[in-house]
Amino acid sequence: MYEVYFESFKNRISLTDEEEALIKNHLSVKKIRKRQYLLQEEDPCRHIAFVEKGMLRSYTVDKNGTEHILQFAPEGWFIADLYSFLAEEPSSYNIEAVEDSELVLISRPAYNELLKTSPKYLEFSHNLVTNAYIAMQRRINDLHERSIEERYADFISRYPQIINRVPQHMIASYLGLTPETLSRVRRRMVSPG
Amino acid sequence: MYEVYFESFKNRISLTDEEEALIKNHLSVKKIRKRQYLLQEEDPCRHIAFVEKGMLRSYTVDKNGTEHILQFAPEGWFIADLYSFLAEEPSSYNIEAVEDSELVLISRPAYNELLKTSPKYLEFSHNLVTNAYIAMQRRINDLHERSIEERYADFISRYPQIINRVPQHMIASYLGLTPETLSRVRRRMVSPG
DNA sequence: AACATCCCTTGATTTAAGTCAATAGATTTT
DNA sequence: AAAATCTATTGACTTAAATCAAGGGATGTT
Repeated sequence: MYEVYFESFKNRISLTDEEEALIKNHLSVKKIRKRQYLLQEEDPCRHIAFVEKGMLRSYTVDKNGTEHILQFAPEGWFIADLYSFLAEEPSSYNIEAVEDSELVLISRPAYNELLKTSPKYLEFSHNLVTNAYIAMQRRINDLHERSIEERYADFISRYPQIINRVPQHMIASYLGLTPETLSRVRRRMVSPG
Repeated sequence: MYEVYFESFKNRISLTDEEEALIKNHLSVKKIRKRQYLLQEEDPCRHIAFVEKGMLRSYTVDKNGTEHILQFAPEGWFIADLYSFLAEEPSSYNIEAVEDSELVLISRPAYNELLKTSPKYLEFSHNLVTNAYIAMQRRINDLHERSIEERYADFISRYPQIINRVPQHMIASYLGLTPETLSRVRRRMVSPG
């Protein structure tokens, strides 16, 4: 427990043992089974989750009942509805385990306290969210200007650790396609012509 | 100069006069004419710009020569290619003034120094980028699950200060549509039937 | 004032992706 | 082992948006 979390932390920001102990005091641990919810739409998001092991996904369900996946979070990634977490509003999406998973959680009170008391944690959080912002912006640009072939090829090369662990229709949903369309795109790609 | 910047700052984080003076020392000011570039693709992004007055936009140009607008930044907003700024890599998009504008700039050395020396600035930056991240995530979800009518209606209600200041084809580009399609969507919306 | 450029709209047509439906292979559950 | 559910593929068809093309109104420039 906490191994992956602090490895990821120290890769960005150095930590003394005291600092690490302080931070660890504000965290907790949770195991979660495949298909189990960490967060359901309309519930307030009470934790930011870091994935030590396994994989989670966040998604919305539109009025037709179709799911739209916002994010996959494999080992070493964070996942939460940050808006709900910070504003204490009902969440607008669901977070669910795609595999049996082990999580490191931080609650909002612990988060706020750490931001105040631990400059290193503030730095770490700043670093994380900046990277997440950059990734999101790139994704919007991809949605705007790249063909679905390109987007799928990119996904494969960027996230090889995800592609073989989730069903294909979830990749389609992440990319904003129907499963049928992704299936046809794949056929077009293997036998070009 | 700096009025809008520090108003925005103090709305989030309190500042003593000394803290404000320290931060101001790390900033500079720039005026820029309509259609002038602040940043061109392939150049490294050397500043984060805060818009005091006027409006900027960031966009990419695809292989067909079509522009795709990533962001509008009217008064009170920030704009930069953060990836390029932080990684010192060539920028992958352009930033240009949509109107004559006044900017407050921070360079990367000044930014890094302020993050180290001014806890308030780190807090401010953390706050800003967190909000920007939340907004980006919402936008991806909109691209996935909402119709173009809804997206356009949303844009109007969310950004009334932008809608009447930029040509319609730029709104189309921001929303990921052709100008023709947006024109037809508008017609459908005014006379429903 | 004349010219050029930019901007928006509209029509006709093409194209890409979605929808609906069926099937078959995997995997999970009982 | 059988039943049920989930998953991926494929075909036929529909639909929504892009593309191509033209025209007219604004706006800006010399």
